Amino acid sequence: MTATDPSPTSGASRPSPASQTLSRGIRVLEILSDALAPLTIDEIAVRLDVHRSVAYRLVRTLEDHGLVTRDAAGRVDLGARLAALAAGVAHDLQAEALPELTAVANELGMTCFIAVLDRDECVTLVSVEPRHAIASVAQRPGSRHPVALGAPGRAILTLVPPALWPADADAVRVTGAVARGYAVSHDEVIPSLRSVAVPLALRGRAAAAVGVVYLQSEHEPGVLAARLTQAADGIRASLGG
Amino acid sequence: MTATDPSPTSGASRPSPASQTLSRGIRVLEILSDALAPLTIDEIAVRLDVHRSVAYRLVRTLEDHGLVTRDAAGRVDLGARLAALAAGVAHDLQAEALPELTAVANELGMTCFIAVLDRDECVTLVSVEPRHAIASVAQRPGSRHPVALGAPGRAILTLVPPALWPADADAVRVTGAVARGYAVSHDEVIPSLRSVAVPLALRGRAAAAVGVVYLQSEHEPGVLAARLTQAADGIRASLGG
DNA sequence: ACGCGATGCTCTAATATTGAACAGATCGTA
DNA sequence: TACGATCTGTTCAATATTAGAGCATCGCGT
Repeated sequence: MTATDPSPTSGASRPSPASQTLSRGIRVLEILSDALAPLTIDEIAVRLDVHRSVAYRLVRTLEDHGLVTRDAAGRVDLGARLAALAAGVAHDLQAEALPELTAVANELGMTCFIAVLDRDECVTLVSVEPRHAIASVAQRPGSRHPVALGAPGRAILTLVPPALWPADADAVRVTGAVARGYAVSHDEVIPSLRSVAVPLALRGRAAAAVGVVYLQSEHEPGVLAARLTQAADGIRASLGG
Repeated sequence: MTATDPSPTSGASRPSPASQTLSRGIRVLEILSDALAPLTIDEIAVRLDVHRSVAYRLVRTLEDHGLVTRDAAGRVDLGARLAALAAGVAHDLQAEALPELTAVANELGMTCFIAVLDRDECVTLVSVEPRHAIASVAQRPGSRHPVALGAPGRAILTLVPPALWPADADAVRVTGAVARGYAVSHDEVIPSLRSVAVPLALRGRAAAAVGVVYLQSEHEPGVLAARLTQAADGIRASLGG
């Protein structure tokens, strides 16, 4: 082997009995997700820094499970079953939250969503868009950005001990969000977009937040936050958390 | 090893140089997706029919990549990053289709979605719900069912050579859909729900369909199909496929 | 208190994986 | 047309990786 794989993601140095083959297979998925276009096996092998036959076997295995597909030219792309797998992520939360999110989205005319903490990132899990969605492309399920940025990120951080806040977090603003019970943002993650979010703490689950994004509104942020808190309470009640 | 892993999914017997470790790791994800609640490592080991220490290492590796998370009690569940990975599935198709789907959903007041062929299943990739969504829970992204069932499934099959149709496909109805250019269903996948779908053929990509689901409508199916065809044409034009 | 069941980790034998080399297929160009 | 370049897909021996047993530890309920 040319070089042993470093800690896959960027993590600390744990005693980590990690499986090399599995790790490489997952990295294939990550590479494909980052790439805009389908990749050839050779390209995958290069980016993975492994021999082609290794990449070939990994791809074949992923294909067997439907996680990647291959077009007529042999190019590799992510498969639809990956989306099916992802539907199982916190699917009780998704199921219980959906009606609440829909209600908020329709009442306020804004995109309403749930984001959860994933290491140092904030990833959108479910989102519901209202009728006249302008910023449709934003806040789609699966989108992620550093948790230090934006209202939902700071709302999530209010659930995390300050000692664990990332270095680039604005401690003053997060502290303010803790006091107020909600967080606001403007022009942070997405240009000229505003957002309001409240924390959503669920028992035995990663820190989460429910929020809305909008261009402008006749409502004060506090009013939006009150509605969101109500939705969060409803979700929490449904899950008994 | 007690027994060599059989063909992972159920596939034909290919020369299959498959990676055992990667296959098992993926099966962990599948098991977690099927399970409603978080699982302990022991439970995973049993369902996987491997030694505990194997499951342990697999889980540890998946955790390193953020694909699974562990709560305080050590229970394993799917991680949010899986949702982020899935966002990359056909994400150019998702991006281009979203405005079209939104337009149709709002015009017709129905849930509008795109489904793609995945082996013998039909999986929903993106869906947009209208304002007064009643059957919100249905047709969420990631949901799947046999391709032989329902309007979107038959619409997809019109793009597939008859020789490849699954045994349980209703050849007469699919043939009818080919002639008409769209497929309809009622009470098939979801009780008392109707659906209309048209095929969406994209160059070098899996067969797909764009459709709507509804309880009842003042429009004839043909009218709905015409609107869907227009949307499909728009999507096809955007992707140059 | 005690046992039960879970996690976390170490160790060696066994084996699954690695990587090179080869055979075909396909495409574009001289 | 023939050539070269670039892929895919397969085989095989050497070895790095993994499999599985065993043990220490922690938390919890009877």
